[in-house]
Amino acid sequence: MDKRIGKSEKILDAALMLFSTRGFYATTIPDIAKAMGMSVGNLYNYFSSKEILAKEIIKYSSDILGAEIRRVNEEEGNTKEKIRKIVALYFEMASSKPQHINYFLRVYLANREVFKDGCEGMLCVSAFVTELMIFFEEGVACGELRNQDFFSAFGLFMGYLGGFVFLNGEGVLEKDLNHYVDDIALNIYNALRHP
Amino acid sequence: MDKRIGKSEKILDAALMLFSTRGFYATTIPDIAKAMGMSVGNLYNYFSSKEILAKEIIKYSSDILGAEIRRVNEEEGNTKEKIRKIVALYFEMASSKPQHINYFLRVYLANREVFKDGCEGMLCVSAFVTELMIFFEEGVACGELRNQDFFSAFGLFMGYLGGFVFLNGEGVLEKDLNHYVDDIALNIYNALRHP
Amino acid sequence: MDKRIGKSEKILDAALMLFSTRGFYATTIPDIAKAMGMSVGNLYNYFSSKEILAKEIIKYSSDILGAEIRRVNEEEGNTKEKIRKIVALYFEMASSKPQHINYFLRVYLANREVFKDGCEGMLCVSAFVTELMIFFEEGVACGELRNQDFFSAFGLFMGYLGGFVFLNGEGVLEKDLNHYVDDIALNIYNALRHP
Amino acid sequence: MDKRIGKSEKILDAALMLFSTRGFYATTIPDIAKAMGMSVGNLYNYFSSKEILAKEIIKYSSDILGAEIRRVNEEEGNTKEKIRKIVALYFEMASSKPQHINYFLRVYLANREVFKDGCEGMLCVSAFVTELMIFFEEGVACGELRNQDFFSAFGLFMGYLGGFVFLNGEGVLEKDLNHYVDDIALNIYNALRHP
DNA sequence: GATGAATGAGCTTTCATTCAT
DNA sequence: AATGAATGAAAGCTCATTCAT
Repeated sequence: MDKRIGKSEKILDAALMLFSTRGFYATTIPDIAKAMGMSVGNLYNYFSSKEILAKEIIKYSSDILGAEIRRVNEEEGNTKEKIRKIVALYFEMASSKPQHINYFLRVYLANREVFKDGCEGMLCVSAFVTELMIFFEEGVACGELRNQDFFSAFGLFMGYLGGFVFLNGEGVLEKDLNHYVDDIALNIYNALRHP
Repeated sequence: MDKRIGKSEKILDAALMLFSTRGFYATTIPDIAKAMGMSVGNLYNYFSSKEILAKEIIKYSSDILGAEIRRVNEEEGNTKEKIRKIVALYFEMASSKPQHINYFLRVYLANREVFKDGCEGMLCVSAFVTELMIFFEEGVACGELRNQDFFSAFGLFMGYLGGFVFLNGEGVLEKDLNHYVDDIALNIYNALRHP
Repeated sequence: MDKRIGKSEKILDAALMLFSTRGFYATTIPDIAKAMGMSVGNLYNYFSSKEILAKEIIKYSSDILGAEIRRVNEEEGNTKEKIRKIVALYFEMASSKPQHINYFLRVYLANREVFKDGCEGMLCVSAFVTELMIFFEEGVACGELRNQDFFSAFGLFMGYLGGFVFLNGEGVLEKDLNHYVDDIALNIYNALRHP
Repeated sequence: MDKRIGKSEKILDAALMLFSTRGFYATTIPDIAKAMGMSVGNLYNYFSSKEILAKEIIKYSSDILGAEIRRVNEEEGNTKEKIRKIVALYFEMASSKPQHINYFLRVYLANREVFKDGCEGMLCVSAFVTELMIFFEEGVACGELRNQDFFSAFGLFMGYLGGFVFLNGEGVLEKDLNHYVDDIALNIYNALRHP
């Protein structure tokens, strides 16, 4: 119905794709407009600056990743199995929709100056962080995970997975990402589990 | 005597400082020149392009970080203690000389297009990676660490620590970095140790 | 209606004027933009580099000069008269629209590095060369001109006329260019005619 | 004895070589200094600016070319033969020492702004022009050449030969320069001879 | 005379943003 | 809403020239 919503999302998708592959500064607004067959001027009717567009994208990707984690959270299963599912999910995303994770790594994590105003703390990625927090607290509640500072656990999860996707992108891994799921899930479980 | 050596290093330091705080694209060559009281033209006598400067910096920082790890490798002690030392060292660096680690996270990891030619694979950070490889292999050799793919372990180490320093930079951690050393070192040890 | 066509041509004219009087390297893009009341950035919307602009100009001037020669080719008259007409035409151009001939002499002929890619051989001046080739071959066909290598004749024609315009520009000629038309046309005719 | 003379000439030679192949603006002073193993600063002890160097070179080349023509002038023979010798000499120079003729065509003829002050008229090439003037006047005096304005004849000679060398450089000639000597000498003789 | 590090103005080119249509 | 020509500040980089040694 509301055409603006449809068009805004198309802009987010196109910009996400370009930012995540070329980087924030190497992508121009005309690039984005051309990639989706829209005029530069009209793009500015939807997002009033390149920075605002970048901030909307990180929320957009965070929502999508968060929704995926939520699906795991809502499934049955013990924490060990859920860790494996999250790792598998993350790597699956890195293969099938790499733009979201790459945006995280290459744009959000890297160009702090862009996100300085409006994305303080983890504000713009809260959808994603919240789901991992829920996962972690349930794991602690049911006694499977050691009770520790959430960010000690979150940093492990995200740093490990993000770092690994980076290594994969660098071409230093011998095998496909999926091959490492079990190893990594085990490492994470060992790190976080109740002794 | 040889002034060029001294000056090159001063440029590396000044550029490293600016790149690591403002990002690669938000730092201009005139910024760097001004920061060290040098003319733009003369800076180009030492580094013939901004990209080349960026590549030299990553080698420079990798060497410095690698040398620190080597000192731990050469000390006595079991692997569990060494993990703790490496984590402490990393966080100490993140506090006292954050430019090296931030450059890693914000410039090297993020702006892949800059390092595409000449830093393939882990070429420009090999000094650092090599030391961690030595650490890991010694841990495996003496039976303390599980024998697994090196990059599975490396990704854990570096992703975890890097991610944590990022979280710290975002101001989401309640306490000082040093406070988390034990937790994180334990998590890593649990993840990697021989069962 | 189509403003782009009009504007492109205006740029060609303005740049041609400046390049031909000041030379390629002594003319800057801001000079050209200012001369026509246009912004630097917008000029790049029409010609994506200074070199490309220079190459388009030589084609543009070659077309204009070629069209003039064609008019002579299409007129009635014997070859001797046509030679005189071409010399007169050339000198008239050198007086009324000197930019075309000066561009030829000062930019195209001189700055070979600029035209290296894309103007190999006589590619960018073919409109002009072709008309002279037609003139020459018709002269041979009707028995008035000696049958010799085309470029031996072309070099005479163009070198002579170009050199003479250069001398005129240097201020070493005592009289107006037009004064020399008969002498020069006769010299050329004598040089090329069938014995 | 006087070392300055020796060094000055070496600079002229090195600069001539570079200017004539790369053009005036594409050749830098450091290029010249490096080409002859001299320091930039010292080069400025001999020639106080790039423009002055360029002006000295055109005199230098003009002297050398003039001396060659003088040798022909001083030989025995009729004018027709001398024309042939001059053409042959010019093409021989274009093959064996192309720097002089190319400097003429690519630097002197092209970058008028450089020679504006100090080389007015044909001041800096007078050695060369003078010899051709002697040749021409002797040809007239002995009745072989038509008495016409000197520059009408000079323009023919120089424009023709220069234009032909240019065409040769462009690679549009099918055969070696020497192949065209007879044709061209005949053309010139026909153009200038007494009817 | 000889060196070459140092200067800084000025070049070409880019691109976020605006605005008349 | 939609267009894309237009703007102009600012970037990376060059190079003639100087000057302390």
